[in-house]
Amino acid sequence: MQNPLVTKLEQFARLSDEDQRALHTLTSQPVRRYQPDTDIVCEGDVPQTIRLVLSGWAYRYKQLPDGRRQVVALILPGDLCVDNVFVLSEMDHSIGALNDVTLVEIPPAVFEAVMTVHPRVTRALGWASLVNAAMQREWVLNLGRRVAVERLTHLFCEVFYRLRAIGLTQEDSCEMPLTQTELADVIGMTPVHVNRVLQTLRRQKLVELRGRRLTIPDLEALERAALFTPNYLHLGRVEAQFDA
Amino acid sequence: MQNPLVTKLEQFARLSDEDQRALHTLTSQPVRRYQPDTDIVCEGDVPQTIRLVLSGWAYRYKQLPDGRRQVVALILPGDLCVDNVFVLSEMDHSIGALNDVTLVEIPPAVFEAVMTVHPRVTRALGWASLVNAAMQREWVLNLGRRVAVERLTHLFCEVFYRLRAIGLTQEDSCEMPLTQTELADVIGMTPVHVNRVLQTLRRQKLVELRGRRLTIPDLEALERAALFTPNYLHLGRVEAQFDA
DNA sequence: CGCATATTTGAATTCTTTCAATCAACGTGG
DNA sequence: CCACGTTGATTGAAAGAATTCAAATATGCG
Repeated sequence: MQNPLVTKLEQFARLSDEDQRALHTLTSQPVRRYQPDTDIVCEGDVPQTIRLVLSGWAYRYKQLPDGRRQVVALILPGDLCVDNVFVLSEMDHSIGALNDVTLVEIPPAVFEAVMTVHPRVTRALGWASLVNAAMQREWVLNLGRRVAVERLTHLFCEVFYRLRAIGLTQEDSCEMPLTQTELADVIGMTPVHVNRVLQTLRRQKLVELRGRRLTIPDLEALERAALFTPNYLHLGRVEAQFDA
Repeated sequence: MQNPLVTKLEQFARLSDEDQRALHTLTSQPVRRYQPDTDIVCEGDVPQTIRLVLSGWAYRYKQLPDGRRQVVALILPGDLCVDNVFVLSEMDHSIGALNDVTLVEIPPAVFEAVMTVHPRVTRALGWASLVNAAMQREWVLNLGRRVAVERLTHLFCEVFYRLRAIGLTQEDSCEMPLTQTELADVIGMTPVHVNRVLQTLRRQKLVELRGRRLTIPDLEALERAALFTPNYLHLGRVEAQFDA
């Protein structure tokens, strides 16, 4: 499998061979593995290294004192899961592994070194963090104004687009390791209701979901149901003036 | 009134006189004024200058094709409302003025110049954007897992803390220019329900809200009702090692 | 004073949750 | 290879939270 970070960043800037080699330097830092349902970072921690997910899915989440829990972001291969080390701040949320996660720990100095020598990489990383912010805003819209069916279908669309951008989809399907309970924590609903919504989606042939695999027979139909517009993902925007 | 940007950033790093002078350079760029209910930037625009709010409140919002509308962030004095000019991307949301807004337009070059010469300013700005991301995540939790009363009280707590950090509160009150309809668009509810929740809050003496002014007789009680913890705002974290 | 905007009220409806139980799938040990 | 235990998915009925729609009151501004 190709380096997911390189694949992702090539969406945002055309990277030279040297840029790519530099990124490979990053991803050849010490590797760590996490089991499903394991915390990678906990609220209150002050992480000292940047962490980049190479494979597997992780998620940021926050919890209320009485146990209510909300996933605030999904972290897919090629995503940074800790990038605030430059300000050495206390984590205000936790990060957990959804399935088997492999990540590399990158010392800030190594990271900065790559950025100063490779401006295109820096720019591409800037794009990536801009897209993260945009996704966060879209989630606010999702939770605040979309109804249950739209919420769930929107999530499926977003995940499919993101995975496709890093080459992790098949024609009309992709991995979907979340249980219904976990899906519920992502879209702010109860597991029971997720189940019911899923059934109507299946009946309408909008999605199939079996054995941790999501199949989307008609992506456009799903997008319509979700009121999904991919503009906020800012994909495929490689600018000519940024050529390597 | 003191420069709100300076006040805000001093939360994050101790700024030298020179740093502060540099910030004043930024805020003495050309000023623009906007009327209430006016758009400052629209979805699809590609803004060319950074914009910093000096006075008044603005808000980021997204809309669904059928008109449903969600505020995704409140922009208060001292906040940047456009900071993606370095990647020259299309806006994926709009920004509107809630009341009379004064902002300055800062050319990216001027901005970068200040940052290269004043590392403490750069670091403080990094903090500020980290806090923005944290607030965005907290809003996701708010919309996804808090019930109506908690949502509204949480918003009030957050706004009060933010305003206090820039010196814009009185003892137990602050400005609150949002109509009930606008509040509804912030917390993902209907105006009618906002009204009803407000009435119970008034009855419980948790808040008073009259004439665009919010009074909080007992902040701790309000925080309890909201399940509010200010940790995510990362306020008052000036680190000794960053002294000027 | 009077219009326009904002707030308040009521009743009915809809969506989602809650609670409890059942069913299915899967991996393990006997 | 099958019983068993665990986790995840599904179902039903009832309760609850929030929305909808429509109308009535307030409030503020020119």
